[in-house]
Amino acid sequence: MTETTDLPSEATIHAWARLVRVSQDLIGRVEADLKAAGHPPLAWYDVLLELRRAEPDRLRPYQLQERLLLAQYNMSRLLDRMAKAGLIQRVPCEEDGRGHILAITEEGQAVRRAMWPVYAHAIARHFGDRLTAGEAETLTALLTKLKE
Amino acid sequence: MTETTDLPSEATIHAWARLVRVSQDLIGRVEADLKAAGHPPLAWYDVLLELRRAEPDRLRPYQLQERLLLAQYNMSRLLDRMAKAGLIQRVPCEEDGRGHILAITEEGQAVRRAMWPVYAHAIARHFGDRLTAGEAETLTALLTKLKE
DNA sequence: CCTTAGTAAATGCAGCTGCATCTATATGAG
DNA sequence: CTCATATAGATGCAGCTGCATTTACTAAGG
Repeated sequence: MTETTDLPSEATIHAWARLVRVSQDLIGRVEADLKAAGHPPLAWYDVLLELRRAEPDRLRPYQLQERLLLAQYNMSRLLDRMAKAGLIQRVPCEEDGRGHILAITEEGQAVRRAMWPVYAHAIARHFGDRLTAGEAETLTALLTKLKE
Repeated sequence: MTETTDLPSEATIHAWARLVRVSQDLIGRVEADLKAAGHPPLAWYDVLLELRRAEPDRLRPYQLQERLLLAQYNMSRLLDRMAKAGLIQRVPCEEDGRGHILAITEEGQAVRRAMWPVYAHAIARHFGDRLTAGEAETLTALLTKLKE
């Protein structure tokens, strides 16, 4: 029986360690900027944006899960909170009695629009301003390779 | 009054979105591999490794916080759990009556050694195998620029 | 000394996440 | 039609995280 535990190279280990630390640090900084401006967390923005992008079609919770890579129970509760906050609505689904269709409310639209300038500025400040345009593209390409 | 809300470019926004999604996805996969092998979470490994690296010197909780970018209360509780599991010990600090010095136990060493092959293989499988050596270095360089 | 300010670490509480399970509906085989 | 299986989504419970505050000690100025 052959051991196929291909261990990672030093270069790989360094890259991995950097990826973990830097991405968590940057996400934390951006989240902090949103919070400091009185806005909800990033995940809420992601939901609002996906729902907006899907228009005029509407999404169901499981579609949102797939797109945002969130666990089912996690999405269920996130939608609970957003519904309680009045940003979305769950409408019973005609074709499938088990499910719902998600709709952004006017207030949800307003929150999304209000969040974007803060989010955009945070992305620029903590991330974009530290890379040239070419570097950003290189990074995107590398991360895309990692996406499988 | 001049608006200086330098908005991020399209390339920057794409890179940011990829970074957030891909890093969270990869970390999740690696964590899942550790858990599937019956090991503790990544953060535990980070602590054990930092303590090991510091030898023969020993670290105090606040030094670990700085190195691992964890919040103070978060570190305090992580150390609680690890102490309860018998992997580390908190020894009262001679020079500073407020603090403690952290020591890995034999079992902590054993756990760290047992975790590494699983962790290494997960890094290779989900991350390293998808990049050439040159790409890993390029990625490290880009992430280093983001580190400020 | 004593007082004041600062730092190391712990903790109560509320909200979030993971896991397992549960409910309700859909779908497909016989 | 009926039963088995699969899928959409919710939920109880335990553990983790964030926030604010507390406890214990150090340090520095009068």
